[in-house]
Amino acid sequence: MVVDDEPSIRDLLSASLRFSGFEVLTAADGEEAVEVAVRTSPDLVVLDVMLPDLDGFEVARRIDAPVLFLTAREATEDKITGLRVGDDYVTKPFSLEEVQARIRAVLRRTRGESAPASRLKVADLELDEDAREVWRGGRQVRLSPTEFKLLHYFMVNAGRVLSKAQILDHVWNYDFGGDAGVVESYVSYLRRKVDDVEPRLIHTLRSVGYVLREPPPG
Amino acid sequence: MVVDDEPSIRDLLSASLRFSGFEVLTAADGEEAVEVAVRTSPDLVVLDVMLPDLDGFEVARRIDAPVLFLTAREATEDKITGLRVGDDYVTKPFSLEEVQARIRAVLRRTRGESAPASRLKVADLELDEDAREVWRGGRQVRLSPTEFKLLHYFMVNAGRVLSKAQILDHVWNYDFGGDAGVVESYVSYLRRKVDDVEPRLIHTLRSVGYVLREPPPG
DNA sequence: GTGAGCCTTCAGCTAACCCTCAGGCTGCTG
DNA sequence: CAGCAGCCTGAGGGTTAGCTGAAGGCTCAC
Repeated sequence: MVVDDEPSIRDLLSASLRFSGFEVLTAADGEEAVEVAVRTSPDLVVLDVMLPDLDGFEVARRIDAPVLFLTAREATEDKITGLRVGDDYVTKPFSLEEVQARIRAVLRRTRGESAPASRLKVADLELDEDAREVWRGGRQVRLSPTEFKLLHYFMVNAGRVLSKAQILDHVWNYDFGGDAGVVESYVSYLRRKVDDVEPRLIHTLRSVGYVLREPPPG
Repeated sequence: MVVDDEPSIRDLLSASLRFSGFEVLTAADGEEAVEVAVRTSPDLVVLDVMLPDLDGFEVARRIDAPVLFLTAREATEDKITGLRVGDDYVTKPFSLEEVQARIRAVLRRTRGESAPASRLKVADLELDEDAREVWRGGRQVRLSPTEFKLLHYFMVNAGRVLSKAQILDHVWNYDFGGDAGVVESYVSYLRRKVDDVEPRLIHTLRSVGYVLREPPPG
């Protein structure tokens, strides 16, 4: 369930989550959020802290589901004290990668023991979401936050061609004003750090995009 | 079992304990507490001294389980005279680390001989919960109370990445109003005292958090 | 009262990180 | 084969997160 009074944010999130296979309900204010949450018992609520009527923390108190808070970065980061165990928060402006990663982490935690090992693997490239570790051919690699998010996006979509615009929309904050040149830079960084051995996994499709894929056998 | 008339405290504790693997029942007043305790025979009761109906000590007298009392700091310590052998108390506002540590200590005592050695170990770093002692590479290290709680939290969650917000929520009192800067200070203190030799165990993940972990072989 | 240890804040510094840009390379296409 | 658009990557500047030394206030024991 997604709760935010700005339609653009609401749509951005709900579309992105639906595309990833989630069933999504939305609400535009606190009253509606509580009403819908009580009626439908969502697995998780993405909740803006600043709502026109109720405070986000107040809403959280009234519903019985883990919450991922959305909060402005300016709103002194430390004021996030309403967090119950299992909750988490993301600061605006966020990237979709960020939000989805947090959502999956919260769900994994609340679902308890049935937590699947959060490990992605393509050929001899491995990524552990929890530990934030990346391995190529058995050797650990250190990545910066953006590099990590980008590689994660590639690995979740392994075998699928991703345009630079798509990458920008998912990995960078939604208010990013620059051009797609950054993507090229970061792909370059990634190649140097995790794709400097055979077989090459990150491939360029000129004027189309990039794809991370294991070369066919033979 | 958790007994407190304030829902926020009740939820905070029960969520935290459930997350740690305990089965938790709750009660909001003395009558309910006695009723539930008699019916279910909990292993331990976390019990607020100030309840709307019965006095906490009165409740304790009527149930047959060790008790961890919650009491206001103002309530001059001599008021805690109702303690039976095996009981213990924590003053409000508490930290979750504090409460969990006391709970485990009480359970260990009441369970008798089957008491597991309360000793945590990561690489050549060791921490004894009972003795409140810490060793690094065979040499004992003196830690302040907060340093000890922080290190304990790190060691219980060895290998897991902890955000500063998470650390603040668990190690500091729930009413702490300051910002996450303290965490940085204390990590710095800990590093100086217990992580000044190779291999380094406390690692910073920029803009994500910290993790205590043994470096991988090789 | 006094001092020691402890907790917290703060500010200066450093290193890491993010982004831009430009020059050069690649591989299409005419 | 020439030209061009797209892509790669090294260099550099601005920014930020985190580290740590210093200082103030607090509590508690003596």
